[in-house]
Amino acid sequence: MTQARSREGTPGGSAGSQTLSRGIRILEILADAREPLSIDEVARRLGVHRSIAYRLLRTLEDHGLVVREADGRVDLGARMAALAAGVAHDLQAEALPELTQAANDLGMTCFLSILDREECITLASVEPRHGVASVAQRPGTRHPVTVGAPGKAILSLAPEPSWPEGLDDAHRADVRVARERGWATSHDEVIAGLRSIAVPLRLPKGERAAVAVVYLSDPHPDADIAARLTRVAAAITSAIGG
Amino acid sequence: MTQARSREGTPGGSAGSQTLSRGIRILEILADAREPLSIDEVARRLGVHRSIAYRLLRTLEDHGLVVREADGRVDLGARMAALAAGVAHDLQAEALPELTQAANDLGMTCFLSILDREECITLASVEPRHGVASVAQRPGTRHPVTVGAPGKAILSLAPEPSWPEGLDDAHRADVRVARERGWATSHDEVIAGLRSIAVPLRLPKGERAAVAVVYLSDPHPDADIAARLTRVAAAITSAIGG
DNA sequence: GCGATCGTGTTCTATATTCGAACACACCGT
DNA sequence: ACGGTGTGTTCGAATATAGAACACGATCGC
Repeated sequence: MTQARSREGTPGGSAGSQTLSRGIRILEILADAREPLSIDEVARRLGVHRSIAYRLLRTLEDHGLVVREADGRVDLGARMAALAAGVAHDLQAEALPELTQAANDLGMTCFLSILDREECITLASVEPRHGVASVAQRPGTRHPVTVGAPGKAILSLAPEPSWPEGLDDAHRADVRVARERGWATSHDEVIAGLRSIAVPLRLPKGERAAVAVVYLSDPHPDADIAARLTRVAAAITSAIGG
Repeated sequence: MTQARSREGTPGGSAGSQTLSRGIRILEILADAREPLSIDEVARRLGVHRSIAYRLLRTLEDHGLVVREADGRVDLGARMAALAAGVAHDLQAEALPELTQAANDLGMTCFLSILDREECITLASVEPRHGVASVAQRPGTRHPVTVGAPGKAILSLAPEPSWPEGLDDAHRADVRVARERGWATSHDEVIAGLRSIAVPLRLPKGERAAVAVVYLSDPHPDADIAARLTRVAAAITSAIGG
């Protein structure tokens, strides 16, 4: 080992185990990529030598978390879903039917986001079957809570002092408005040209979440959409016993 | 390190990286447990010293795959769901509404299993809202393909020579029947007293899966249930473009 | 009050484990 | 043939890991 093996990894996070951390980052890379990756590509994105990625991937494969395509490329395996199935399943099972209804009613992509640390992660997303402009909001995507309607809706559930430092004045104002009326909006925040409306939601274990829609053009008044989302949130909350 | 560090792990699997393998096994342990575990308990089940489990858990926690309860116990975190969200989400999104319909129609727990190596894993499960005797089939649970209706249904999709060695004559006969008529049954196989009916299903990437119901008493004739499940399977297949 | 038990979190050294270069080989386009 | 790209294996160096030992706080029973 030449040198410079000083656990750089993620700047802020001084993890405990380098090997495990790298293995997890491989999973994150594959989840992000959304398509099979070659081992070389994984090694490149991970910033390590090929043989390291190779061994790590073999271990992941042994556990079924990673599968190999016929051409040798690797991708997340079915067992990955099985591992996580227990975590948020009750939530998804109850939320998806409601989201589907709302998505079809409104003709917009409708999704559920949950707060994890300082990030919003999309847990479930449904596109309308016959939507006008179907905007994909793929599950697993993350953005900082500080941007987007779901983030603002989620923040509106918590007292102002707890809001993250990185929240600028304009967004702070938005969150205050969201708290007053019960729903948040965003324009051009996450993706240029897209608008979003979100309603906050509190889960049984106390996690903060939000149901939201994204759309390009707005066939319905904001308040109508918000009202519909509020019903969705209420349905989910009562279904899972919030 | 005293001695006996000979990569025992799983008897058959000679993994590459011990550290990563142990980290993954922690995830498996937590997924199995279905409840927060103390670090000591994790170490015990993993068969390693506490300090090892501690460091591994800290790394997992740094990545958000594991969260700590107020009392210090650990559990799978929301990011775990986010990581896996991309894997089988399209499947779940399409399957859950269908499963819900069928579950409510039949008044039985209705679920989707997928084949992973030699095991059946439950990916999604829905219990009827007003079912007579609601039988929980929790997502993430696994059993060998050789037992249970879903396993037999899945095996019926493949030629006989590919069937696992461990399949006894009685079950072989069951699978042959399943192939003929398109659905499989089981009695007292996975859980005593429970009956199950399953219909096989092939996913876009070629994975083999099955939709099934479990029930205690049978208010409907088997063939009716099978017909209903076949419709569910067809709906899912067409929805995801099988 | 006191000791036993169970838990978390930290420090430390030997060494097993991991790292990462180097090599062998296969495939593809030019 | 040649360079480019990718997989899979070998191997020595030394780092990162393993696991004991320790310190400490709760919580129990007595």
